[in-house]
Amino acid sequence: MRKEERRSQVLRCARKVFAEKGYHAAGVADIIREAGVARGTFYLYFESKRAIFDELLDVLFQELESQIRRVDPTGGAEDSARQMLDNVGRVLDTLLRNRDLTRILLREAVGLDAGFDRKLDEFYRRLAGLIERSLVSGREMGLVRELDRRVASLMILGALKQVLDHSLADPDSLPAAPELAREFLGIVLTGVVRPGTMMLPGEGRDTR
Amino acid sequence: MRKEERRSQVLRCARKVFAEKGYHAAGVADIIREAGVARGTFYLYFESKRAIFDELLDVLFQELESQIRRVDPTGGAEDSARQMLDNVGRVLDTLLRNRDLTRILLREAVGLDAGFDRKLDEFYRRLAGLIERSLVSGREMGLVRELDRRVASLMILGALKQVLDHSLADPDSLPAAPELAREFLGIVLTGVVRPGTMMLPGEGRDTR
Amino acid sequence: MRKEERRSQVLRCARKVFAEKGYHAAGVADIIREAGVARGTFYLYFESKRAIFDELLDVLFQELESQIRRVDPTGGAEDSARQMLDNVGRVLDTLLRNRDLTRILLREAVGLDAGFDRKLDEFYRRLAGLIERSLVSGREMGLVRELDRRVASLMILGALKQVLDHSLADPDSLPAAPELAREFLGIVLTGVVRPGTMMLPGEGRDTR
Amino acid sequence: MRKEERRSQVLRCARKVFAEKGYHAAGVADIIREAGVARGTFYLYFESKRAIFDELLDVLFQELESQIRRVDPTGGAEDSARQMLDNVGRVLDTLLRNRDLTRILLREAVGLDAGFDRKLDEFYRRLAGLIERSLVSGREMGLVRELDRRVASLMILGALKQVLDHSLADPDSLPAAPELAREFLGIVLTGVVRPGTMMLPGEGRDTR
DNA sequence: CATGAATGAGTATTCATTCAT
DNA sequence: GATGAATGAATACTCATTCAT
Repeated sequence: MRKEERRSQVLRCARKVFAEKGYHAAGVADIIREAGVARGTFYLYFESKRAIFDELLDVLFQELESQIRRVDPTGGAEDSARQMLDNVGRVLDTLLRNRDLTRILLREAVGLDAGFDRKLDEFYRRLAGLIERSLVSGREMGLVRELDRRVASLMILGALKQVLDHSLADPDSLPAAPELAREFLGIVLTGVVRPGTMMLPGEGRDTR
Repeated sequence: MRKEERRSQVLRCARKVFAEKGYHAAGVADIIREAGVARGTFYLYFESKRAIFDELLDVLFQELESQIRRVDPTGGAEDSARQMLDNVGRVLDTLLRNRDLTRILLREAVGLDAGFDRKLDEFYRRLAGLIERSLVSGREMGLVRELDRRVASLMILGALKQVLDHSLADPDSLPAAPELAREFLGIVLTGVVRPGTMMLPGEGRDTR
Repeated sequence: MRKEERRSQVLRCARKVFAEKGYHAAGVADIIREAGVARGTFYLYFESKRAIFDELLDVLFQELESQIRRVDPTGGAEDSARQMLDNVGRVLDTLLRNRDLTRILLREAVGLDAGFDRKLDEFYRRLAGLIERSLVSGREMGLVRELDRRVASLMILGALKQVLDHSLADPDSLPAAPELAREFLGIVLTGVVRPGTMMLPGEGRDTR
Repeated sequence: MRKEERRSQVLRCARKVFAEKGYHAAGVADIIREAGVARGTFYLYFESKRAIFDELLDVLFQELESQIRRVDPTGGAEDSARQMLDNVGRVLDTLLRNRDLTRILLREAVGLDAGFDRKLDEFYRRLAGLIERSLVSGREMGLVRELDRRVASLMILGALKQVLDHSLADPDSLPAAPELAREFLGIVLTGVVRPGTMMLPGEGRDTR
């Protein structure tokens, strides 16, 4: 087996093991058993348990970010909506199909230590940044209303994470990917209230 | 020192330590050093490291849930909005003031093991349930539009969590609690687009 | 409760606890729970866990040795036999009635440490000495044949211990005390073979 | 060093350590110091301190039982006696030469906990069973008189144990192995009294 | 390239004993 | 006399990492 194959095979096995047992509970022993290699071999390819998890995260981040396209708002409202729907759909689809990946991102990589936290923060910051830029574009096109873009983008990101996280414990209580994407985006775009019925106290009717 | 005082003192110190170092990195040694008691004293009050963390979670869950009041929608749209705003405001305020608490809930208690995961899932399920019941009430009052309540409640919960989580790494990039609560609720209620400008592909204009 | 009463009550409880759990598995906590006194009270009456067990052994040794009378062989063969039978019967009876006592002597006090071992050795040495002196008397009366009195007395002692020890695990497989005493003594006195049928190789028929 | 060598080396050292300090007083630290290996190495070969002691007992039981041959009584009285003498001689010789082994069996393995007690009981039950079967054979050949075989076999076993146990504290007070075996067997076979001199009260002269 | 035996720092937990009230 | 909260020394076991073969 060539060097690269062996390497990625071990990485793949580590991904499975980390998803199943979590970073701390998973031992190097679990990974090498799964991969069918000797202990020493593991350290031939990876510096440490920490390092392989780190690399795993990088791969997962790439996989996910590759699913996202910048929204081009110049095609008008309907086209923009379609692009966003495609984005949300692709991301949901990828993650709902890969429970390992979802689990690692949302559960197992959380709160490990300062280093991992920073890495994860960074990743989510990038995602929030993508969302925020879409909001800015939309604002410029007059599609998005006046709001705190930072807060809004975090909210959208968090909403997505929670829906996915829920699917880990109870996947059947949610609609399937395409329908779920529509529902999700609908709520993001227009909120939960019937138009014109509710307003926050002390706020003028604002439709800017 | 009386038994109950000592107990809650140790519990308080454990909270601080767990928030600072995380469950795994924190040792019983850290907790007793912080509390200024001997090793044996710790085990006089708590069965194990796991047990004290478990109890800590229970306390935090209670603290948080005690901040939330059922929304009574019979007072009309404006009053309902104010109640929700109060809820969001109180929760945000509590959590933004107590970074320890926030950190433990959102980071350190995540992905520890099956038992803790179940406990945390349960907690979030309860919160989502509270939100969902508010949506149902609102729907009955004609304030909330037709939508998948399950998905919507998860999204609202997730949005809240993400905003809070962000504040852990970068608290100054967000508005202060009352303003943040307004912004948050505004986006939940009416979404991000200017009314009437955007619609999902293949969807009739729905204002039910 | 008077000092002495309290003391002997705790000692009695310790006896029960040590018999049930063994020296190491039994904790001071078990003893004070059984006795219904506080931790500090225990140390008011006894120096340490070791000390109370030590004292317990002394008491047990006395109890047992008080059951044994020197055999007076001047009354002839039949009377001597009766005296021995009485002795064996009393000892068996006492120990079969007091499983706690038997258990502590034969199991829980064995192999604890050099100090206890010495004490126990000493006790058995005394018992073997009693037996040996009876053999000497019997020899002088012409009742006992030529043999190594040291070896014989150890064997008789060991035989007794094993019968008792067996009764701890499986009391019903042995005859009751008086019958058992007869059987025991019969074998000690005349061995297991039919007279005149068997001889050790290279040994003349010795009826001295 | 090969796996099996290392394993048996550690086992051998453990045997020495347990004999010297007893199960409780001996720490894993003592064993690995004696063996000159690291802590982890110990656990590479044995599950726990308890497990290695357990295995040690099994080995000792086998070693001892391998010294015992079924007595074949068809060769007549003299031959049977010789076989028994060989058995007793071999067992005594093995145990007197291996004080570690004797000490562990008779002292350190006693009263540890229910599990070990059961194991030890089982072993002695097997030994008593062997003796009992010899008595039955002897009875069938007309060599052994009427008696309670259960009691007699326990007595013989116990006599042997006590003689050995005595040798732990005071080895020089007893004859050497071959002479000791003769003496022992002589007393077992024909008891301590001169034939025809003594009888238990209420018992007819029984020479069946 | 690959192996797997060896390492040893790290940690949760127990329990006999003390002493202030 | 009596209490029971507090103590801290002692110890079995884990697991990431190394390195001789």
